[in-house]
Amino acid sequence: MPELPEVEMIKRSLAPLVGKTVARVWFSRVAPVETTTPAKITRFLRGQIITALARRGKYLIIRTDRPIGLVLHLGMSGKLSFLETLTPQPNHTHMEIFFSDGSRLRLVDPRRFGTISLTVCPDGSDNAFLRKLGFEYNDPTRTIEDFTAQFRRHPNLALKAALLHQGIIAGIGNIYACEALFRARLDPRRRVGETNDAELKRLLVAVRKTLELGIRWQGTTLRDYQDGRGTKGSMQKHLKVYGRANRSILRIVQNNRATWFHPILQR
DNA sequence: GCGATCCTGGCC
DNA sequence: GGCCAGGATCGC
Repeated sequence: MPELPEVEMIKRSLAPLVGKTVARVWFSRVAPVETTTPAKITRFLRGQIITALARRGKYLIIRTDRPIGLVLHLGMSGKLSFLETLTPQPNHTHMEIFFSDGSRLRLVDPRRFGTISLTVCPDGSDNAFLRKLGFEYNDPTRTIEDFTAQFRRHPNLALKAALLHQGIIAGIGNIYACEALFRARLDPRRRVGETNDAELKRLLVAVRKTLELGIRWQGTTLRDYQDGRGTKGSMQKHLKVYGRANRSILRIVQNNRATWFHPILQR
């Protein structure tokens, strides 16, 4: 469910965690823990102080002073909640981190497409998921040419599929891919190899603007997205094509994902 | 590169 | 009952 802007909002909403001490960690029997085990995560985190929250693509990283980090991906249905009062545990709760002051962080993920993993080095390069990610959309150390070269490595990918490929630019999902292509006035079916440099640059500029808009409007709440303190987004009011099939906006399916676009304006 | 697949819930 | 969903991986 959450794409980059939503994960960014979740990260910001969880700032109150910084400085808290982990007292205890609980996992459900089917928690989507990858590459490690719930027992190891518990052992690593217990007694640690949360020092920072970071985001890489759609991954949220909760750092401690060790420098161990908990790496969370929310998949299609994951939701994090920072709780200061006792509330009953909803169905499909898979992890709860209890802090020494009685507050806690709860992860609920009905479909379990998300992942819980660890990183034990400062740059996250030891984590198999983080290692695969491409550029951060606003990385100031990368030039337009760097981004273009990333796209050019996949000449046969349709532009829509290229945007969804996390190894090129990290963090774009189905909503923002459709919106960015509309903003760039490019047909999602066009292949990277049939696209010139000026068009790829246009696409990158559109991606940046679209993600920034998503953050400015605090994310897209179509059904149930909320940040860590329960705040919903309002970017859904500003979507131009996603979910808006009508006489001029077409819905097609690419790589098993729906794509909405305006075939007259996007070429 | 593409389609099937992992999973649950909501809606028609 | 069937279809759809904000994601990513796996096998061909």
